[in-house]
Amino acid sequence: MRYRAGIETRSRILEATRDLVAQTGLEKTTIKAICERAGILVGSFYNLFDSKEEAILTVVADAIRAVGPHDNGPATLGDLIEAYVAFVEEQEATARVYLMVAVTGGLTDSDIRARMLRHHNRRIDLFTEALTTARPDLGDTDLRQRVEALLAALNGLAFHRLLDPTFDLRRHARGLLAIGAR
Amino acid sequence: MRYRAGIETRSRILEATRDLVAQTGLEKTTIKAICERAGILVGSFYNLFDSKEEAILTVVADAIRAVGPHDNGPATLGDLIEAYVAFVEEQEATARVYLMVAVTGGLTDSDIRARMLRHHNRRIDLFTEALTTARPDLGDTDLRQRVEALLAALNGLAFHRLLDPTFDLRRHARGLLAIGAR
DNA sequence: CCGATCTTTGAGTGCTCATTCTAATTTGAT
DNA sequence: ATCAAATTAGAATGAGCACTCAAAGATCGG
Repeated sequence: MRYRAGIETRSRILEATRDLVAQTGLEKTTIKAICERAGILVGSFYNLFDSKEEAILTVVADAIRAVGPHDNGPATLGDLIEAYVAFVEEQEATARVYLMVAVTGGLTDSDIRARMLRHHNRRIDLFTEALTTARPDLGDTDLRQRVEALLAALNGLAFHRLLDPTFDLRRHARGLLAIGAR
Repeated sequence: MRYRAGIETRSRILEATRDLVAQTGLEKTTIKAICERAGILVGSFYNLFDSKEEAILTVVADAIRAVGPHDNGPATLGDLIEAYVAFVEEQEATARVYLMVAVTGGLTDSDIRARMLRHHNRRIDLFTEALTTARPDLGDTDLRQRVEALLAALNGLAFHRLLDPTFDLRRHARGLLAIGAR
C-alpha cells in the first residue's frame, strides 16, 4: 500500500467496517457487506487486510483510542465527564462501537478483551487522579471503587443515549458527579 | 412433546442455550454447540423446536421474565433495587443474557427489540410509581427522567459486576438511590 | 512514456451453518 | 403384550461464509 488509491481504499474499508459494526454488531458484519458499502470487491479487501478480524480489530482499536482525552494536562472530574459526553454526541458510530465492546465484546474475543482491559485501567487511573485532587480526604481503595462505579454508570447512561436520541446525556452525566464528589 | 423424555430434553436444550448465549453471545451460539452441550443430536432439537431462533427467543423471554419482581405489591425504590441486585448475584447466566439483550440485542433482532422495549416501559412505570411516593413534590416528566437515568446506571453497574466478580454491586446500587431521591 | 510495483477484478475453494428427511427406537396407555 | 404416537438418530442438502489466486489494469518515479 504505497499509492494514493490504496490508502483511500483502506480508509473507505475502515469507515464501512465501523458503520456496519455500529449498525449490526461485531459478529454479523460480513466481508461481503463491508465491500459493498466501500464500493470494492473482495480481492481488494484482501490486498489491504490479512483477514476480516484485522479490519475489525483496527476499527475497535481506533474507537478505544477515540474516547480520549487527547491532551495529557491535568483535568478535573467535570472536564473528563464533559469530554466523554462530547465524544458520544459528536462521534455516534465510533461511540457505538466503543460501547458495544466495552460492554460485551470483551466477553468473546480475547484480543479485544485484553485491549479493552488495558484501556479501562488507564481510564480508572485518569479519573482517580482527578478525583484525588477534589477529595484528598478519601483513601485510595475508596477512591478507586467510586471511580469504578462512576464509569460503569457513565457507560450505562451513554448506551441509553444511543438508544434514545432525546435522552439528555449531559445533564444526567453531570448528575453522576455526585457519586464521586459527595 | 407429551412423554417425559421429550420434556426433559426440552429443558436440557434451553439450559444449554442459555449457558452458551451467556458465554459466547447471541450470534455465536450454534445448533451444533447447543446439541453437544445438551447431549443430543440435531434431529432431536428440531423435534422440539422449529428453529434456532425459537430456542434463543425462549431463553431471552425467560431471562426478561426472570428480572421480576414477581409479587405485585407496592414496593419502595430500595426494594426494587435490592431485588435487581439479588437477581444479578443469584442467577448469573440468566442475568448475563438479560444484560446482553438489554444493551445490544435490541439493536439487531426486531422481535427481541420489541420485547425488550415493552419490558423496559413496564419497568420504568414500576420504578416511577415507587419514586412518586418517595418524592411527591416532583413533576411527572422529571420523575421519569430520573428513573431512566437510574435504570441505565443500574444496568451499567450490573454489567461491571459480571465482568468483575469482586465488584460490590449492592453497595454501589444503593449509592445510586441518591440520583432519584436527592 | 517506460516498466516495476501496486491495485483491482471476480470466479473459485472449502468449510460451517441451519434445516430436512427417513428410518429406527422408545414410550406408556390400554 | 400391543401398538400408535413420540422421540431419537444421523446422513444429506443447500446457502452463506471467509478467504485464495491468476490475470488485467492503474500508478508514478525515472
